[in-house]
Amino acid sequence: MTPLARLRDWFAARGWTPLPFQRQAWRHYLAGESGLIHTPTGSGKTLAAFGGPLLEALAEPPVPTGRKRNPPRPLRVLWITPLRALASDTTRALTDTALALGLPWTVAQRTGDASARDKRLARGGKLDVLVTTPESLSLLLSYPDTAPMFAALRCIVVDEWHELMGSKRGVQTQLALARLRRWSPQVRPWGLSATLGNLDDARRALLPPGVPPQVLSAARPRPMTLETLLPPDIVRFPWSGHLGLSQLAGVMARVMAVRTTLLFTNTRAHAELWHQALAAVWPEDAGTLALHHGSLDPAVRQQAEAGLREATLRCVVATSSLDLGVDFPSVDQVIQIGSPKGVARLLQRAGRARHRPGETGHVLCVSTHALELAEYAATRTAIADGAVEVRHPPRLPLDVLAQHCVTIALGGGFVAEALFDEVRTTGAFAALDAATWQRVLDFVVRGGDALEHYPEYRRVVRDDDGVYRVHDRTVALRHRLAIGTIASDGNVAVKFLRGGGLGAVEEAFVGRLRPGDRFRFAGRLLELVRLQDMTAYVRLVKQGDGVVPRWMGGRMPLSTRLAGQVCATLANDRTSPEMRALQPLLDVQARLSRMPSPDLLLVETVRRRDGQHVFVFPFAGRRTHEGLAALLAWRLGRRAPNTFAMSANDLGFMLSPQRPLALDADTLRDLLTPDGLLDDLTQGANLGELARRQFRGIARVAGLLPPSLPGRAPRSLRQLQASSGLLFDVLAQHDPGHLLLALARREALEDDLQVAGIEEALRRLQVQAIAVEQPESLTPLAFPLWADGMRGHLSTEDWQVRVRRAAEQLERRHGR
DNA sequence: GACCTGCTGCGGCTTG
Repeated sequence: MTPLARLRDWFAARGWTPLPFQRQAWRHYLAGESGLIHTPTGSGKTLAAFGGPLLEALAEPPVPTGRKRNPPRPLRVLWITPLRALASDTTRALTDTALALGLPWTVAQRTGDASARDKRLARGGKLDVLVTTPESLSLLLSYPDTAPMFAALRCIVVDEWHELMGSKRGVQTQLALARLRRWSPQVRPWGLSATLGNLDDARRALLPPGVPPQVLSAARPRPMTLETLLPPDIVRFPWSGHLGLSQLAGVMARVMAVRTTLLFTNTRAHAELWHQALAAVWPEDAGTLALHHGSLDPAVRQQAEAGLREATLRCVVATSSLDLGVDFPSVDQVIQIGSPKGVARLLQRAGRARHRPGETGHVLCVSTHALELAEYAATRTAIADGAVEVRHPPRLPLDVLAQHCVTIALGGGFVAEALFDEVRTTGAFAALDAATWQRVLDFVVRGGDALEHYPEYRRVVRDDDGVYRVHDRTVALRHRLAIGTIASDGNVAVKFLRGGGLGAVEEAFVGRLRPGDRFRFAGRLLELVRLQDMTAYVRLVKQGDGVVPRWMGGRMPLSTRLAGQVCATLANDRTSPEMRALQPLLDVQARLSRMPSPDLLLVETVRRRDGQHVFVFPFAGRRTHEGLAALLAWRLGRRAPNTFAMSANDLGFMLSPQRPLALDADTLRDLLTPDGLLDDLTQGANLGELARRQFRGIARVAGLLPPSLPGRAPRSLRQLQASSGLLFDVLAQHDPGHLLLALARREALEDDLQVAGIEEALRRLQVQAIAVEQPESLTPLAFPLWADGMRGHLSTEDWQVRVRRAAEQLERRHGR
């Protein structure tokens, strides 16, 4: 029987037939080609990538058995995943598949939580397939005995490449792949990705230049429907807010209508609050409701995951921590609370439900304030148009390159010219020039000009034979402790007195609590007993109330694509259920002011007792609006001295000048010119401070900050900030041209401020008409911005009172 | 009783 016939038989035994894209992938692999496969999750991409190596092995003559029981053999397949949980799952699946086809393969997993057996196997070279993460792969590269093990590697699969490609983890992966290509030139890398707006970039970042690689896709995307839970009384529905508990009754009815629900919120605090609210009205055994987010202890999370897999849970409230990972076929329904933020993100979440062949994906969206309805309508349109967001692969992140150089110096050493050529085969460092490369080498060898007197920064030595190596054992240990690009510091572990961890909260949050104070965390009411060594010891409390921690995480702006679509939806969509429900509110907007549209920039200036407020609605996403607000304030202040309060959301921004000003369309167009953008932004947005903040992560990746030692109390955030701030100042003073300072400034400009987005928005504003309206009171579009702005100045109580009063006033005035 | 913005991800430790 031919290998292909055997593989087909294996499919047939499961009631499947190979899909066209799977057969294509096998064919290209066997022809010696590389490629990128993009499909919705759960559509058989694992087998598309694994089938090639299987067929290849089946075609080989059988290994004579009986002599040596476990002869050393070369590794065939390296499988890289971004998640440990996926690594275990994949290891199981690959083992079973190989076994069922009669291939006596050893498949092992090499991740931080891998068993001792697997770690031994991975170092010992008696494996056929190795499943690992980018970090663990880098660690392998730091050991000199790894190279022989990879010498005959044939296939590399990078799973969930869309998750990795936009981050420094992706760059770390690119560098490792370049090394593996050098060791085994015959290797064929394959990437697996969800749908992306820029597949070509994804391919270029992953696959070597030269041979044109294959880009394959599953023929049919999984159909998906988006439904909105319309508020029963739109007239009474809040104009601002983010939590949405007013919809609790409706959500509860939907949760009870099916067997299992995944309820997504956008933040960890909201997950805790929704869990608490559902628990208060939960009619069943409390054990059938669970909570899942990134600050919970792994054991607590695994419990929820197991409950989903075994279908013993009715509902799990989760954040993005459940976006990715092991599939849960038993989930019947996905609910999204609040803004979807992006098309890719909502598709990913919706895909978690009814994850069974042939079934349509579905998501129920629950709005937390009125205008979110427009976001849902816009998202539905964007999904239909296939307008999925792009992810930009980082370019020239020299901190990652410096780390990689030390890793390779540890793992047997390198010759400078050869490594230079090697790293330039990656997408991230294709544009690396010789001078910069020399400075990176200089940095790892002597720390550069400012740090050369500190021995701990002299990590790599150029030996007499011209090879760069690490000789110092302390440097080696410290480096292996610090491998990776993810920085997460300053968290306080939450533990019961008798052991048993619940998770982690931020230092600043526990810092405000005194022993005896109560707070809600991990779905429980807790009392702080004492705080010691970055650990908060707690005990369970039965009754009462407590504050919910807030974590300062990412700020999740609406994707630019979606923000633009929201504007078009507001202007044109009169038929979707969401927009029909929103109509009364839009009528108020049109009566008080006017509706924005893609061709028209709407500006509103309002005088209230609390002063003048200027609202601008470019619909460019929150991050861009923050930059635009800073820019406009800076330029206005230059014309006439003034002080501004600012706030921004996904639809627009607000400036509240201390001295009232008069604005007309022409003045605004002048002020919103792209000319001189960089200079004005540098001063207006205080780029120096942003770069200083950005520097902490860079310093960690580049190996300038001492790693915290396992088993010891982690360093506090203050300590870390102090040492990275000190380094920043030392470099700025003694070595102002240092490559890591330049990187910090560039990242602050590109990632923090998103200067490209600002520039694009400004260019668009130049050709848009500008309408300056002077409504007599806050409009529905302006209200959330005003409410947000107030919150910065006032205590929560004052803020609530003011918001309520303002809302009542509006109701009276517009007869809502 | 109403009100709460701020995501995710990995790794090191060992020589009985």
